Amino acid sequence: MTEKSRPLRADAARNRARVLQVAYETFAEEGAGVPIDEIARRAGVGAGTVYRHFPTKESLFQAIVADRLQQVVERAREQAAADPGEGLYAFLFHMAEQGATDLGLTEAFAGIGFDLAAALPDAEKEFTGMMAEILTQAQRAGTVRSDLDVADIKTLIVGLQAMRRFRGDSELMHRVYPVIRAGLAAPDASPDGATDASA
Amino acid sequence: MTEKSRPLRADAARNRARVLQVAYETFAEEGAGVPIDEIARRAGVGAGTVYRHFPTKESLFQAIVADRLQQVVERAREQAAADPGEGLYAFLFHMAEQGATDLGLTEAFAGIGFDLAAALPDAEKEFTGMMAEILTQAQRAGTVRSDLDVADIKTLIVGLQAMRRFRGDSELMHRVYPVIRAGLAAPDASPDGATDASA
DNA sequence: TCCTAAGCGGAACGAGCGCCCCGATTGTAT
DNA sequence: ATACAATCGGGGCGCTCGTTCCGCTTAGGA
Repeated sequence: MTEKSRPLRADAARNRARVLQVAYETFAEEGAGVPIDEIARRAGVGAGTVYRHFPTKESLFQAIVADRLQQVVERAREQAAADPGEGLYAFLFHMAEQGATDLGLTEAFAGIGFDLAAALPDAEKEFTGMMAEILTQAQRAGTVRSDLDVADIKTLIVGLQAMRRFRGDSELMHRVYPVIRAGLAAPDASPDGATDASA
Repeated sequence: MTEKSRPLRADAARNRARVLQVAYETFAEEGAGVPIDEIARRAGVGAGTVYRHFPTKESLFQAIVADRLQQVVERAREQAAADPGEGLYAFLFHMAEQGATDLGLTEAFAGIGFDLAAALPDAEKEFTGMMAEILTQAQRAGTVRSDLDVADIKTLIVGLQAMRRFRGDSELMHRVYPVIRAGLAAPDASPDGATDASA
């Protein structure tokens, strides 16, 4: 984004990269609630150093979320290109697995203490756009029912991540994924009440 | 549980009931993170009064969760008795709707900062037992696929609550419920890979 | 090698919150 | 009505955490 007006001193650049890497790992493990002091300690720097490179804790978190979203978008586009019918499912279950390994991303995506669209509008738009593409492809291929839109898929991702986090053992999620998949592959709601949910 | 060795003074009993009621509403709105001072203010008492009736914030939260679980269990048993085939679905979507109105219960159930089985073992056992009953009934009635157990249903509830919380508008969840329902009603995994999820 | 400014670390500040303490208040038995 | 004990309220303690400050260190050009 912002081109550095002057190159960072070598040690400063090293520290910045180290903080970013450690912060990514720490946010993934502990979520956004982790203290800055903890990140500084793990990175072997003082808290002041973290704050010189990132003005607030929030901005550090944003930098990491933006990077992770970019990775996810690229991966999903590749997989959808290789197999349009399976692309959405691959993406969905990959996002679900993130629930186990990346709490920070999961929180950001679920909007827990973080407004993705407000904080990173560009990243959010690209993410949403990518989802629209692979959803359309899957629907065109006939592998996903056609009465769902991008917002529904986002909702399902939030749910899948919560489930995956709740179930520590990934083995056990293979009992739940087929249920979701069967639901998504089912034909659109028919006139009888069979697929209507009246609580 | 503990019989009062001596009856509470009239004003004390009134305050206790008031705190319990207000705490329930507040935990539902804001979750377990809400400060005790906030509950005390809303109840029109001092923080000291809250702590005389409940030794810790945690114990107050537990009392409320236990009560809510009891209500949910009763409701679910009634609905399952009225219609065994629909009982599980009614329960599932009712729990999902709790995601919108009762953040405290949702957090407790998802295990966010709260170990349900450790804190309220009896309530947890009765809850799990009830779920086993209505799941078995639904499977016997043929409305739910037979390759799922209670742990899978718990997982789905956590996911549904997260989805419902993510989607502020209940209207929109009626686009997602049918998907889950279709997945649960689907036949057991067949030999072909159609319902297998390979990420 | 020397000088200067960029960079560093960690003490310290202020705000938020769980929980405790104690003088003031008030219900209730007599 | 009186006295006593139960109860009340809210200020305060101790701790956590985000952020700032500033004296010390050191990279790197001359």
